Amino acid sequence: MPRHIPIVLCRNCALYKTALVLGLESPAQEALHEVVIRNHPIEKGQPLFYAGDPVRHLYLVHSGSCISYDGAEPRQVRGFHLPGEIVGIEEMDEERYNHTACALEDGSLCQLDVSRLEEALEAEELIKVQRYLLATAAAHARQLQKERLITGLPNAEQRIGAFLYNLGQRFQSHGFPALQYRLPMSREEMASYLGLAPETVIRMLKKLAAKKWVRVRTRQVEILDPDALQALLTRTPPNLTKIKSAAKN
Amino acid sequence: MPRHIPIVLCRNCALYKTALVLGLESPAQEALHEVVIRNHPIEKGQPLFYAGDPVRHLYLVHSGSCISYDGAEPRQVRGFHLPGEIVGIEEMDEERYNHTACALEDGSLCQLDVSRLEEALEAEELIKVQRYLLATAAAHARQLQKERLITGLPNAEQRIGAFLYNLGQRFQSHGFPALQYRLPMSREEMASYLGLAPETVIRMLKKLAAKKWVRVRTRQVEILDPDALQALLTRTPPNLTKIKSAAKN
DNA sequence: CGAGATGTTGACGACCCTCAAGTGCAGTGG
DNA sequence: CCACTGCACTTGAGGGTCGTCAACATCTCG
Repeated sequence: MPRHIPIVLCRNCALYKTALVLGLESPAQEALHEVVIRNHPIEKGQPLFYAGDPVRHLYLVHSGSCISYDGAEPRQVRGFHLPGEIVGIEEMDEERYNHTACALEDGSLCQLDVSRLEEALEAEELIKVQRYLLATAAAHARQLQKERLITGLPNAEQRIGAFLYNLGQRFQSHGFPALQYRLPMSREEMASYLGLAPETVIRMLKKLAAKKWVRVRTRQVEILDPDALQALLTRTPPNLTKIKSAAKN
Repeated sequence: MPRHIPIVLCRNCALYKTALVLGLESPAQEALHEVVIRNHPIEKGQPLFYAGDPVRHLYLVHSGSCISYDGAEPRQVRGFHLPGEIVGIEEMDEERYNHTACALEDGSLCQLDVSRLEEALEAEELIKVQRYLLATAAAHARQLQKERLITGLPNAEQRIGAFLYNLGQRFQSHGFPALQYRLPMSREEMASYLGLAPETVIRMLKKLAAKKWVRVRTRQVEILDPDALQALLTRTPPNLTKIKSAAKN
């Protein structure tokens, strides 16, 4: 019995917005269809692209979710992509991917043709698209920054808790409930992502549940005390050396 | 006795390139001076900006280096900025910083006025600048991705080794030797960044030195076996589940 | 040269990884 | 519909890694 299956409405779809901007500039609406492929279905486990493949499209997750692995082999998990998020935007200006992405569950994607986009930019037509892409890339960098911070927390409980909280925030930013969602990934994938053993992930989930901060039933997550989870991001007392309080001239 | 003091030549300076593009479009060369402040000196420990400050400038590290802390208090280290790197690019489209940056050592910065940049973009003048900013933001995201991977390595030796290797790569990409450099940060700052105890950092440095992979004398680093360090990024044998080898229709 | 910060070392204990066994869930075929 | 099978998930025991604390060494800067 599927409860919440997150699906991004097209009016909330980042690529669709871009496509609209693109489309509005061109004489006919049909141009839109040339640039964006909407609702491209994808099955669980199927690859979007492999490391080494040429960069052809931006992919927006419409429903379902994706995982990306560092390099060609699925050794270490590089990141997760939730509905509403764009896969591969940081590779936009590169020739080839240096990672591999595939679907974690059945779902659908929107594709935007990168070379088309490049042409549009060459033609100096679409300042809006440029600004949009820049803002999206910057936002992506901010999310990565958060992920690095989470991954760098000193103990496993903090990492897991902050990870769950961050996932909720990401769901929320695309219109889904922040405090109740279904984990798209396995314990093993979470573990690989965070640099932990799968057993540790399980034990920490249990520990957080024992504190009544979350409720977890296999993949279903309910966040009971978001503030407590967020507080895990702040390390305990030990401060570093103070910033010199000199006023610049 | 200062050995290598990394200084970015202005022709290698990312902001200067941007400024040149900007300058060329304007009637007089003086416009350049309005947008970019070059060689702004900064003392060790002095802040570039605090969390909550309005975003006014992009800062490029010309010489010396910077550190950034999450939030207002210097609790956890968010990242380091080496000569040739830009501080705050992922905040470019935000109102205010949500982190604090300050100088790790005496040095100098180039500043680029963000509002001026915005005006230039509004005027649809400077496609080149846009493309440059987009490429820079994407490259920054790729670097953050690497940092997340390093930070998420399962044991301390891997994290320290990969961190040293990555620092070398970053130096190299701005024209400095990759295998011989001076650490701009303390052990404690490294530790905070990687989620470790300072003592562990010291012990792992010693361990890497015992393997003849690096030589470390306080802050002076010499990388003896870069391949071995790079290999630390790859986790040991345990692979994850295979990617479904189904061909997309 | 002295004082304070930074770096280093050792002992001990907590945390987390490893290994191995067992449980539950989902998809498949009888 | 239900047993079967495979995989994900869970649990426990034991050992290695890393954090903590305290003492000491070294470096830096005035």
